[in-house]
Amino acid sequence: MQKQATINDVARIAGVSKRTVSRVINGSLSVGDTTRTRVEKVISELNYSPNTQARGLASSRSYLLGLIYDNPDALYLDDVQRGVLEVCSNLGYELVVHPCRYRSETLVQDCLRFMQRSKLDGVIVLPPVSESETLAQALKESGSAYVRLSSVALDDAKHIVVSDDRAAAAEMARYFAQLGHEHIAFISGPQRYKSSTERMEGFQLGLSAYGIKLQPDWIIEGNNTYETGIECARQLLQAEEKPTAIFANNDQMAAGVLKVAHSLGIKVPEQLSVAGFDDNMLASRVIPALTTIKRPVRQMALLATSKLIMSIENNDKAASNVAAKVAPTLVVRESTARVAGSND
Amino acid sequence: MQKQATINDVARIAGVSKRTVSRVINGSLSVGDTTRTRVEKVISELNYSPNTQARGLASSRSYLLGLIYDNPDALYLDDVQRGVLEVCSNLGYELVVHPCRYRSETLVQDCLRFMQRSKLDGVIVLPPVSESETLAQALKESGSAYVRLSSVALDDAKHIVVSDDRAAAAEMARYFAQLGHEHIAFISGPQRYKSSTERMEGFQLGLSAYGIKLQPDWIIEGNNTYETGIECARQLLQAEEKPTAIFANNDQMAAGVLKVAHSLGIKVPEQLSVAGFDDNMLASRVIPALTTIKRPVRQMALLATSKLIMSIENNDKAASNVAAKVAPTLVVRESTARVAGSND
DNA sequence: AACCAATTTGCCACCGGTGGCAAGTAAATC
DNA sequence: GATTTACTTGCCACCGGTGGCAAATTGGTT
Repeated sequence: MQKQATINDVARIAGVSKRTVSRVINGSLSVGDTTRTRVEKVISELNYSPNTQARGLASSRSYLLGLIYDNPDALYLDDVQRGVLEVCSNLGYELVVHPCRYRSETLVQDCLRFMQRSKLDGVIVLPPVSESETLAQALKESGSAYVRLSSVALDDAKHIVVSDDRAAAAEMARYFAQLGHEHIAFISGPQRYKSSTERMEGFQLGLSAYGIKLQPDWIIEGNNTYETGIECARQLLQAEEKPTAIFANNDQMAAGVLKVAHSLGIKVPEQLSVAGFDDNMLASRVIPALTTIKRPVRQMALLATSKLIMSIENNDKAASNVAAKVAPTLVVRESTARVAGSND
Repeated sequence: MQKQATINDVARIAGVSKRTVSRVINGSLSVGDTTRTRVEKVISELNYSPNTQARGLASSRSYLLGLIYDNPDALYLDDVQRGVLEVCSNLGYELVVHPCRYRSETLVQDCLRFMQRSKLDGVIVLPPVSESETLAQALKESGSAYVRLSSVALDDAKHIVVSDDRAAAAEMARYFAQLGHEHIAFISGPQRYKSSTERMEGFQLGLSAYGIKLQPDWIIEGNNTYETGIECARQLLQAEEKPTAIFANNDQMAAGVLKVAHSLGIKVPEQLSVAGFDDNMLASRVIPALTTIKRPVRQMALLATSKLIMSIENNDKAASNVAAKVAPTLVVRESTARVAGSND
């Protein structure tokens, strides 16, 4: 267990004061070239790395970012996390992951405590936690750096990255309509989430452009899990009159629809078109592969992390200038087809 | 941005020295009851929470654990992460996630640097990084607390949690044999991973008990991804002579087999039995649902984290006593059946 | 009342860096 | 050559806790 070199060791060996070593570490401009190279040489010889705790204590920086979320889909979380980590590792930050309960009364308190306990430099907040205005308010008041991921612009450009789910859902509507579908059902996510209402409204809007209206009893609310996808699909597909197309709020529920259709002997896409939202791994694995909306999750994560680090490093203007909006896109696979009997 | 209370504030208001406050925080025994309650009252009134950086600087503790892995399956990682976080949050630790490249020459250096930069109290290492003996050696030498997750006992009980993949694969072999299968293929994982060789050897051993031998050209190596599952399945299923059953090293590759079988018009399970390994989300979502081996990932994560924290808190004996071995179990679903034409 | 042991509390140095300011040094100006 | 200016470097206090040890308090004995 070899002892770790300290700034004092470096200073002594390089024959300078530790303040100068500190300057070299932090890339201060006012260090002479000869001094700088000498110090750098010693640093690399000793394989010295500054103690982040001491550094943090003295300068109120930890080089730690937090990721706050509540029980998201594993695939979504993984995508986000990879994106965030990519930027982090390039810029010398580490990531602390922190699940929490969105609907808990102590949400705000929990999150603030987490931030100050670990002295995080900033946090990235995922939906649905990102939709909490009280949390955003508290973060702002505490002076913390934060960026939210969402389906709607809840905040100023500096603090948010949004995906235009509404437009994407409208595009799916257009696609369905062009395939000749008129009897269309929608399995929504929980109505308390913005992403759910955005997608539903976008879909309805898109359909109405073709004169198609979503019947109220063909809008069923699930909770974004595979299991509720199955329940909702049963309701739709065991009824007397069946839809010819179902759009689910996410891929998990769409996979549930496929399962039910299969068990009822309904052929997809010949007798029923099914589409999801997300384009996560599941979408391409199931049979038939799902037509879906690709949400640029990774890109959102990259943007969010870049913004966050910019605002931490006191460059708020630059943070505001990073694009804050991304566009999900339609991905057509095998689970959708022209409606049977249609021939235009 | 209200200023955070410090130990000095607490001490002043409670009318004691900060050393005493420190004792209360750390649950030292030698504090009088009246003093203790007085201090505790002030602490909760001020909503005081100690600065972990200062604490860490003084006591070489950070209450930060690390999770080290290399590009694992999203679903596996998510399971592990949930398990680890559950224990962490109960015991007051936070988790820093750290992907790395297993095959990089600088792996050991990267990991050690990560640990000392963030002053982690300990790390949990996932396969395949966990199979690196040089890393384990380096961690041991640096005096770090660590626990490895693996398919084989690479280390002493204190530092490892293993799943008996070999026995589980043998059970799958038994199950296949009892269904009457004799023409059996195996899609292995990369042979440089212990988990791959363990599963393959276990499977072969299990089959040999029934006098069945895996033909060399029916052992194909994939790399545990869906895509290579597809490639391997093509080789097997487009050949003149086809197997009646395929066991894949994981669920992702088994899903690839299902896809190929479907596209070739081969009915599963009527004409071909398919099984995977892991029992992740995908296994139950695909059609037909996969027969597979359930790996108790979450349980392993819980055990590993408990062990790690025990060893950090200087209770090595207790850490050694926590069970270090878990048994994966067979889960029969819809993708396997008695071989066509068999009637025993 | 004096003494002793056990328990509780306080003082001060220190962990390893950074901030502010003063001092030192070299180049530029007159 | 003296003075000004700009640039480098060093000194010391401080961030907010903990460790070691000494001091103070408590209660029980003789």
